Amino acid sequence: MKIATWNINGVKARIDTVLAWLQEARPDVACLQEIKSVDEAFPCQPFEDLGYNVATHGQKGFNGVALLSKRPLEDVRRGLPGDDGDEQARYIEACVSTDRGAVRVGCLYLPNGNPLGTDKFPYKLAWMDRLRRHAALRLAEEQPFLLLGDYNVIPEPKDARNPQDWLGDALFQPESRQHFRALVNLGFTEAVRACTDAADTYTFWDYQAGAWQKNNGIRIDHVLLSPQAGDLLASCGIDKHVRAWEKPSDHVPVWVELAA
DNA sequence: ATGCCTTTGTCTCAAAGA
Repeated sequence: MKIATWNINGVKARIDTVLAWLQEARPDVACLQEIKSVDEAFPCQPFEDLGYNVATHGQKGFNGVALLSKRPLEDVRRGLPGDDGDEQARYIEACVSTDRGAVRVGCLYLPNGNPLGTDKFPYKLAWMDRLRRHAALRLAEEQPFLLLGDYNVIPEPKDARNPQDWLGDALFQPESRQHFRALVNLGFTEAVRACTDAADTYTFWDYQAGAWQKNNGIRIDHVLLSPQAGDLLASCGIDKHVRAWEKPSDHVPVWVELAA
């Protein structure tokens, strides 16, 4: 089965682009971030017309995540555990049954954390602590589990075309990178790096200053696989060409193919 | 560089994004 993640930067503005990509890529499960829509306003029908079941966890104006699945979404859970006072819609998780067993999928939109020096950066790090604690519980279940989405973390210098440009940015702070490593080190396989160690492997190009034309990209959308999911990994890819489409998101889809 | 674009809602400006 093919499982993908994509920060679409607004479902209202991106609906035609997302539908075109779904018809081309045909993922079995798609994790969407930054839907920027409340649940009641999310356009479920066009996705259902393509054969997808839809579950959303949105809020007004910003953030918001969604799961699309050709097979039924079971045990849908909205919100990241660990802080009942957190109002930001950044996590949704569900189970999908396959002929070869169940796969659990966690779709996340990790806080950006900029600008440094505001409460946004400690919120990012606290959110990452919560994510790590939740992931540890899931790993203890010893089932195929994928944690994928927009992590807003550049893991290594090679994951940026111009790493020096990001030294003062929350995405590339040592604390952000350390928190990401701590999550992976619980026992996940980072899928893209399991498939390629190539530089110039990016998932985001800013709208500004001709970043796409200069290939001034960064790799911040990641797919983490539990050991049981990692054993099923067949291939992975980044749909870079989508960035050149009309009305693109600033992110592109990342996907894995599992033997499940 | 308080810049560069793009989206959304408060809507012709501000806020957020990365």
